[in-house]
Amino acid sequence: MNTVLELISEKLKSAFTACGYEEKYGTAAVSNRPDLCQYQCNGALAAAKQYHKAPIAIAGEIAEKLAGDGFFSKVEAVNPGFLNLNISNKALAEYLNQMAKSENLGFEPANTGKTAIVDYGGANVAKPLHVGHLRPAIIGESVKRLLDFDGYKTIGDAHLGDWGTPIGLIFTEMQVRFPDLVYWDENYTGEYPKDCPVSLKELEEIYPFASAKSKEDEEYRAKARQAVFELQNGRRGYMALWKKIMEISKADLKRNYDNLNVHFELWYGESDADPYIVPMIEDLKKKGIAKISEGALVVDVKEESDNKEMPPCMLLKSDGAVGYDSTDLATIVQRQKDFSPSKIIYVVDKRQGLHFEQVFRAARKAGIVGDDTELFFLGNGTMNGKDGKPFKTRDGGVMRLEFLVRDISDKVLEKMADRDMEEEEAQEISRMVGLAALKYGDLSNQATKDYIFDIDRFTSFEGNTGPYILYTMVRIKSILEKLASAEGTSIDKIRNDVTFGNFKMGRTAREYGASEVDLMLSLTGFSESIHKAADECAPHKICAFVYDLADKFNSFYHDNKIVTQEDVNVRNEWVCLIVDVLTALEICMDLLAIKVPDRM
RNA sequence: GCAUCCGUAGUGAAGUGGAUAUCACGCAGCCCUCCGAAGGCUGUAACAUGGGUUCGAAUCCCGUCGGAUGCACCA
Repeated sequence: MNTVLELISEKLKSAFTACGYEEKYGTAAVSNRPDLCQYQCNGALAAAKQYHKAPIAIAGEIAEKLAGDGFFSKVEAVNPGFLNLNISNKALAEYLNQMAKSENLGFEPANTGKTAIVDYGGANVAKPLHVGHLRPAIIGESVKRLLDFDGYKTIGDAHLGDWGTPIGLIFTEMQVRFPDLVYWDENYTGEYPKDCPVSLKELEEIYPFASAKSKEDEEYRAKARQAVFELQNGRRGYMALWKKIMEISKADLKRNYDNLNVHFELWYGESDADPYIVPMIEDLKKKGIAKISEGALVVDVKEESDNKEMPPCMLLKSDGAVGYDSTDLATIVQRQKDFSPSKIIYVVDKRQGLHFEQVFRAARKAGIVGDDTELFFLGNGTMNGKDGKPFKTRDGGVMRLEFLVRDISDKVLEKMADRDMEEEEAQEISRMVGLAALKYGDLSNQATKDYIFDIDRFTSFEGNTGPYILYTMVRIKSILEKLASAEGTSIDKIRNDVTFGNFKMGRTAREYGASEVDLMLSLTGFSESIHKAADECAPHKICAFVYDLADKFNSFYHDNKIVTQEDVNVRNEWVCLIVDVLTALEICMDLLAIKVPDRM
């Protein structure tokens, strides 16, 4: 189903063509002066130069051409050459009726048949999720859902950090603390124990301890490097222990991501790319792309046009070990082989921008990806505290993600104290609302920008926040519930009546109120907003749409008494409208991976 | 030192060449005998700075001043 803008643009294009101008000037946009008109076209301004005519003269011709079209209720040429357009209530109502009976309110996926991989985990084994993982997780999940909705076959990959130095550090420290474990014995050939020798809790203490120690102890650091080297070369005991640690870590990470409503199709890690590294390096050597520099094997990725320094992409470090350049490169090899995606999106901290640019360039240079695969780095900014610096706990440590979620849920629960609700239900709802506050607060900012996390503002429930959106939705449900019980029917039945056209808009001849028209117009922007957000991987555009729609609904709600409206035809028109508003909000909140309660 | 990104009301954010720069918080007020006041309405205040390109610049280019980040063997 065409969007309203497309419909208007079509009409404009044929008008421009009919008047002897290029059709490219006939593009409609939502008005940025809602007090003057609903839609506008600035094509006459742009065309003026080419045709040596005053813009207002061109706009006048177009306006005259469109004047008889019943689709519009107003067509005006305004100085210096704007075309101001309003669409008629009839056309608007018809359009909304079309939306109501179409699947997904008439949204048409634009990318069916293509595959996209979204890499947005990046959590490390043996380390709990912390606030730094929040943004990639929720932005990535939303981007994935957006692309999926827009037709892509999508694959989310957790891409765990399971293969590098941290593991070496953990092994080294474990060797100090538990020297008797069979895993260290190179001569051991028997079965290894079923259970992991350390608990997750211990691991979470061991890693930071070892990491700190390695920074001042050269010998310790060397030991860790050696351990990584041996693990990567398949030392039996190390492999067995590594697997055990992986198991308990993954289970914990999965639980944490599940709690955030973030789900991955693949739980691959850096280790899964390992088998591809050696053949890849051989291939690059053969092609003459890899060369030795300062003892390391690298791919030079400088380009003529660079005016910045561009360090080479490092395949092998000078000690022969594999670094994360080659891991990420080999991961691309693997993904090409398994999925041949048309798009790979990396939702990773923006500070890794240079690294990924190196990897992308190397991948292109080596022919690992062709022109039909887009590599896209969606670098996310950091979540900062009120001081503008990366968010910390009160004592300056890194805050665990589950504690952050707990804090925000508790805050919500406090505010729900005056709600008449069972304790258990209140708990559950406060969690949903808290998560919505957190996610919406994050997603409503541009992904690439840093933002300030302010728990009081996010949970304030006023203005452009997650809870405000949820509140609006709950309100609509509540109205539908009232209507349903008054007529002895159910919400589902009412929604079906709308979908199957038993209720329709535009049946009554009446003047629509201003807030009603505003709400209708806002709703027509549904498909447009989602396409834009998907194309640009920009969930904040969904938030902007959702807020606008919720805001318009609340104004409409304030002006009109729906339940007590006596004219049944008018009431049914309104029911149509709010059912579709609810549907649009539900779809959008799902695209943001935010769950919505039935009441709050 | 070099490079990249960023600078919009007191605060936090939209706005990638078009009209009077949008929204939220805050602040000052107003609106519940009426479908959920976690709501609605009114007011307040901003494009860092200096040039340039353009009929037209918050937006594109250059300089200056601020801020964040990154500059091969940790990922």
